[in-house]
Amino acid sequence: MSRKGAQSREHILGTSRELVMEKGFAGTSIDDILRKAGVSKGAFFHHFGSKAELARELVRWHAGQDIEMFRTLAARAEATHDDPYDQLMMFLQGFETYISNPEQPSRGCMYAVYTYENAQFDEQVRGIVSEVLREWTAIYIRKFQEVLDVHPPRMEVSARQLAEMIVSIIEGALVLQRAYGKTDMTARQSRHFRDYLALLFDKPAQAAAA
Amino acid sequence: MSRKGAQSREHILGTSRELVMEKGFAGTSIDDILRKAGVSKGAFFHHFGSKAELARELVRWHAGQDIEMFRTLAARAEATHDDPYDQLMMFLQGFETYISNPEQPSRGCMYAVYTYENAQFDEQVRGIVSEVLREWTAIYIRKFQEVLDVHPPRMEVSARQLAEMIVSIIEGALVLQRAYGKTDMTARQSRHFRDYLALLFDKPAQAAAA
DNA sequence: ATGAAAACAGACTATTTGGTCTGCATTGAG
DNA sequence: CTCAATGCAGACCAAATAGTCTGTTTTCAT
Repeated sequence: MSRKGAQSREHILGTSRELVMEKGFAGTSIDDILRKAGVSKGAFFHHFGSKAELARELVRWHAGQDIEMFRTLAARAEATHDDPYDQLMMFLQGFETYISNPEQPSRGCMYAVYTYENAQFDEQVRGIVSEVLREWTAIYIRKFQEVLDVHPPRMEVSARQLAEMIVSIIEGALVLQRAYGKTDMTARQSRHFRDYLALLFDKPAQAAAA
Repeated sequence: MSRKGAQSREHILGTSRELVMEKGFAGTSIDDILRKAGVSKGAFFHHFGSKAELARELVRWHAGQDIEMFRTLAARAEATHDDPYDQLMMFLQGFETYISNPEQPSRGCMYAVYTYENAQFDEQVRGIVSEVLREWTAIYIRKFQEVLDVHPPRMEVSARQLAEMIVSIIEGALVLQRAYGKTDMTARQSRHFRDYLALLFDKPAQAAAA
């Protein structure tokens, strides 16, 4: 693939991303994409064999992005703190900063879009989506287990419960954020969850982060 | 409207409900509805002037259902207990029973579908959706305020924070429930939230409900 | 019973949709 | 520079889509 070819492909992919997040997958026609991206039908079908392939590439792109974000935040947290509780807290704070980026306020979660439109997609795409969500949960489970191994909680609770709760909260907050245009909903919910953790593990509330 | 007319209208509305929840609004064609409902195009457009009107009627139907559910559960809880904390707990338990109905496991929240597809809808429909979500939150805020007025929490927390948290959790859990086919995700998350409340308000954990 | 209004059936239409195909332009390795 | 591979433009197509219209059947108050 030539330099310009790759560039053009990225451009189409980026435009599609925005449109799909804005109008949903079924609600976004290929002509919509062509219009907004300013490219021809020939260009589109040169880079993507079909709309289904676009769906696959889109979800792969997001999966890649998110894994990278997770890894970066996790690495930073683990480099800064030894205690898994502190690591987790710092990780969540990092997420809050990331999701609150005022440059491009998040309009929702692409996996939620794909989940509610899953009838549109083939088994492969559905697999990637649930795989990513499972992976997120799994990462949290491991980390919470580390925390539980060191800090006795004030009530009986499993690592899985806590992991599924934070993932649910984030997903739900993104729905509400979009539903009534409150761009800080997700970060606020994450912060509240951290307060819950502080209470659960009997830690003093930390100074409020940025 | 004749008896059979109303009946037929309900039938179309019910079928549309299922299809939209299954495939999204943009992903559901009128022909899909006609096929599944076994009615003719003439019948459909006799009852609904357009697809947009169907969208309006659908969201109105859901709003009506949910308000009724909320009122019923709230009334029962308030009739059983005097303490707002106990009322809230019973309300949430009632919700868990409702959402866990094994007859028709919930495939998600229609408002989330509408939220992520909001570009498809007119201002009126978008208004109803955010109105319902706001109303839910408002009801919870009032109830949490009552609780906070009586029971001192173990950490500083506002009624709004708690209200938005439970709504987020439910919305998010419904996404996860659908994403990986775990039909009990929502009820479990609600239960975990109740445990959090028990910890927050320093109440003994109640015997696990059904 | 009857007649007008409501309920429906389904052919038809204009537009949009995802996708193909042919031919021209650009790129970059040799 | 050359030329084959890549990148791209846009006319074209068949199917699907939302919606219309005309005519027939059903309903129900009188």
